[in-house]
Amino acid sequence: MAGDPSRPKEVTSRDLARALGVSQSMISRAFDPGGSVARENRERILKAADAMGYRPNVIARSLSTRRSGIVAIVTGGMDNPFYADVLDQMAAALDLAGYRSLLFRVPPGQDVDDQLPALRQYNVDALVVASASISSRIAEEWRRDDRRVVLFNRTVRDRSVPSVSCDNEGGARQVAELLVARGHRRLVYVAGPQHTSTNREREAGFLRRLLELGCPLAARIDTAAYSFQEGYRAAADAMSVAPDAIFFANDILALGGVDRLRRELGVRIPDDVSVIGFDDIQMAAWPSYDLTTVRQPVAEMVRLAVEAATEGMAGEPVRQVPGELVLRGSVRAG
Amino acid sequence: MAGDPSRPKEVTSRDLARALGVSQSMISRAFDPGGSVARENRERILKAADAMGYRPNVIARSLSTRRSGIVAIVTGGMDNPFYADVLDQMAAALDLAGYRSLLFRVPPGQDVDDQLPALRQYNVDALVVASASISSRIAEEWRRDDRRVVLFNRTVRDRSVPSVSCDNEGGARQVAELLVARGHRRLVYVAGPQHTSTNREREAGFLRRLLELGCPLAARIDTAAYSFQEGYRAAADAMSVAPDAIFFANDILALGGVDRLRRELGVRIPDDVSVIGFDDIQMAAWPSYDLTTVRQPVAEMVRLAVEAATEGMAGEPVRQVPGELVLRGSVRAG
DNA sequence: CTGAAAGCGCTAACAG
DNA sequence: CTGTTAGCGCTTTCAG
Repeated sequence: MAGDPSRPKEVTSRDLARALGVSQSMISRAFDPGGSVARENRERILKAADAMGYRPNVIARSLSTRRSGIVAIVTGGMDNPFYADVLDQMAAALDLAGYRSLLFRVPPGQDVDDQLPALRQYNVDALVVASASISSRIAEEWRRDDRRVVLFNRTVRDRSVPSVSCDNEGGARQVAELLVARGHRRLVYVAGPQHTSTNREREAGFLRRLLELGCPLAARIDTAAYSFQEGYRAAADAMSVAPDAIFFANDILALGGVDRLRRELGVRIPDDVSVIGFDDIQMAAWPSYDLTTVRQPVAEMVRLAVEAATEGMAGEPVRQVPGELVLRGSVRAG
Repeated sequence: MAGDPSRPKEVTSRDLARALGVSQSMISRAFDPGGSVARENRERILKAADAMGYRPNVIARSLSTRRSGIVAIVTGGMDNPFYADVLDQMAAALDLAGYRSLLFRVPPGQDVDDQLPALRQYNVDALVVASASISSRIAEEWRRDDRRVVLFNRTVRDRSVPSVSCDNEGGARQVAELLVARGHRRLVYVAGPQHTSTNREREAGFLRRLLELGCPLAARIDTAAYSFQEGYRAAADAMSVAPDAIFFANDILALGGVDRLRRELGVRIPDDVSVIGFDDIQMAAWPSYDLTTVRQPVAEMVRLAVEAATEGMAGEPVRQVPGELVLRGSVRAG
């Protein structure tokens, strides 16, 4: 025998059926929006359910339907405030769509693939991969099993894997234009980690547009992570080529850079050097930084991702939304 | 008939049993650490399971055991970076303990109580309530159902509800001592929202110690939320009494305050006014702020909370860990 | 539109 | 230690 009889008994569909003198399957159908049940019977059932405190047991349902109403959000950690914000909004949006969010945290550097089978067991309906990598083989496997997979803010070569991200390349091009228009000529790019698609795209956009404008890059600095510390570290290297502007691959790098420049290197921003970031996290707007940046329209991106995760995506699976240049005080007037 | 035959069939315990010529229940027992199965049989089963790709189905297990291996983390949103950090560490710790984390986000201001029944359905094993309020009635109900409930960083009058938090009162007392020792005499307290236990405790500790030291508070400013904006707003009010030190109820308030003081009010920190916060979030250490604060030992707190959520808490259910004063540049040398 | 019946995959008495 | 036998609570054919 299963279950623990000492625990308070929940009302089951069978109890309800008995109380109403109908079959148990009718109860089930009454809770299925498309189930064929006489209108009056459905009403009677729903009313009685409410009165008796009956709620369909999602676990039992999940066992037979192989769905769970749960979406797993796969993330690599919340060190970057951008992802805290994304997670927050994503959870809210999923909740609104009637889904629960399972947080699946992948230790930095580790691959998701090995751990995904563990999730399969939970009959998770969809996967939103927000800050980690997943092979298109695994993605395909999930989709064959009729479970949606959406990449958030990252893309993969295989364009059949649905993804929603910001137009990183376009955003970076705008940065190049702004800096050149404001008269900067010695530009430095502080890159994010090489293996991230965000960095690849931002770097490509920035460099290409710069080339088109006939203004070659003065230097390119590498970093090992999107972090304040790495930005702080990179800033000193960046200064070695006497730049008049630095574009950091994202905001958290830029903030670290700004602090190093101002506090330690005696550089005035924007008088000596202009600085630009990418993301528009909360802190970029803080008066101490007042950072010019490219805003990722998180709300819109989350909306699209949730839609793709819960209803499937119509049309082109690879979705990009434009970023918006936010002008603040860290770039000189020109 | 249930299930969708078009989907790839998973290997079940029955398949495995048949393949091995043993009973299905033996398979089940083989996966139960305490199940009585001959050593050699267990080995044979585990090996075959591995080979055939069998994994016990957690949903089916959950249906009969009424447990799920899932812990729900209830939070009110990630606006305060402190909670992003907590969430991150909590998810990591739960993962290590073999649990999954369900993120349950309660819209600010809303009560958890009404939405909790929805969670019951998922056979969630425990609740960690991190930034929201829960009535002790509901908490008691869950515990009667043998599901653990832990309050994180908040306490409730009823001391039977397990909680782990920082010694807010003690931390605030240290702040009072430091400020007075460094010669400050016109002190202002910028309070957090009245309804939070963190504010109540920090305020009480600060005020009491100040009284003991014979240095009354010059003013107390109210805020509506633990946010940068509210700190920014409150800073101006605080200055109206010409203070020589301001203690903000937490870091994010303090950071907002610092920016207002410096950028708009022309106040030099710490020359004109000393500033102290509470939490020690990442940003407090950023050179632009260099904020003196009381560090909450998040890792330790998370460890205790996870322990309480997964194994139950031994001894006193209300647990407090001491905070550590972190001296930085925002307080004058004395 | 309705009811009967057969599962979904696993756990847990119970007897041997 | 092992197999048999009931469930856990719901969904879904299939007849009527």
